[in-house]
Amino acid sequence: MADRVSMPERLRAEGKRVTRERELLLEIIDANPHLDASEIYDRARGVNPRIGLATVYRTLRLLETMDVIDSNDLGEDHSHYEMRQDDHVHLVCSECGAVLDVAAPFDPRAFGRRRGFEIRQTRLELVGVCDDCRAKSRGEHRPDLGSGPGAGPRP
Amino acid sequence: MADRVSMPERLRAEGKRVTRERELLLEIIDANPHLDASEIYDRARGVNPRIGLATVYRTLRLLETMDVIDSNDLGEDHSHYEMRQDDHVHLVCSECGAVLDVAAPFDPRAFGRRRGFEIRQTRLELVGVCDDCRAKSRGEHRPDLGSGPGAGPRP
DNA sequence: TCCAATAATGAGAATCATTATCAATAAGGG
DNA sequence: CCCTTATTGATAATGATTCTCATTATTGGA
Repeated sequence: MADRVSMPERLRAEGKRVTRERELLLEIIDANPHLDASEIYDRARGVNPRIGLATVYRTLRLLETMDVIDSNDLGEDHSHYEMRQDDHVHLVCSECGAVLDVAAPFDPRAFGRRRGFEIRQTRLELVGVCDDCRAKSRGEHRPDLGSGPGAGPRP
Repeated sequence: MADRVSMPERLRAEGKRVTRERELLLEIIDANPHLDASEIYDRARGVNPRIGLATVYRTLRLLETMDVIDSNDLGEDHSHYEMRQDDHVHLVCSECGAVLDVAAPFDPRAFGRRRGFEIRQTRLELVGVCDDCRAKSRGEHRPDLGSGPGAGPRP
C-alpha cells in the first residue's frame, strides 16, 4: 500500500489539481503492479468509460516525475508501471511474462556513489525463463536437442 | 575486440549470408559502444552512402538474436547497442548521457537460479548524475536552494 | 453556495522509433 | 559464369507515446 494520503497534498502544493481520473489511475497502479499503459487504460474504462488514453499517459508521466511510480522496460516495446518502492530486481520470464520482484542483492546508491554517480533511478532486470515454462518446454519439445548457445526458444 | 572471426562461420552455419552491410555494421558497433540505431546509421553512411535504415534495424535484430550484441534501454525512447560482454552495470548520467560500464557486483545467473529462473539476459541500469554534471549544476544554479525531496534538476 | 480563473480532460491528429512489403540486387554453391 | 534465393533499399505501415485545442471540472474566494 502506498501513502495515497500525501498525493493530494503534494499535488496542491504544486498548484496541481486532484481529479477523479488521477485518483482512479493511482488506485489501479497500486493494486496491480507491472501493468502497461493499455492495460491500465482498460481497467480504468471499466470504472469510468469516458476516460481518455491521453489522460492515462499524461497521468503516468506526472506520477513518474513526482516520484510516485516507476516505469520499467520489461523487454517489450512499451513500458510497465509500478508504485515506487525500494531498490529491487525484476526477474522477468520471457515465455509467460511473469515478473517477480526480489530485493536487490547490493546497494545501488552506494555502488554508484563509489563511481562518482548520484543515483536517482534504478533499473535492474534479469530476463530468463521461469521454472514452470522451462518444465513446459521440456515436455513439448523433443528432449534430444540439447541447448547449444543461442538456441533458446523464441516464441 | 570481439571474435569477429566466428561471425561469418555462424552465419553460414544457419544458411545466412555474409554481406558487406553486416560486416560494416558489426565493425561500427564493436568500435563504438552504446550508439543508437540512428547514430549507427549515420556512421555507416559515412562508409557506404547507399545503405538503408531498414538494413540497420534488420541487422541489429539479427545480431541480437545471434547473441552477438545486446540492446540497452538507457532511459530514452530508443535503444542503444553494444557487443555482448560479461554481466555489467550501466551507470547512466541523465544530464550528459555518459554511460560508464562497471562489472556487476553480484552474479545474476546464480541470483536468478536461486529463484528458479534461468537467466538469459541482464539489464542493469543505474541512472543518476555524474560528478562533472553535478559540479556544473552547482556552479550554474543559485547555491541557496538546498535540495528538498524531488527537487532535483530536470532539464 | 455560486463564480471566475484556469488546470485537466477527451478526441483525434501528429511524432517517432521500429517493422513489414516488395521489386531489384548480390552472395555462394555448382 | 549461372542460378537460386537471401538480402538490400525505398517506402509504406504499425504501434506506442505525445501534442493540440475546444470543452469540462476543480479550487479559491465572494
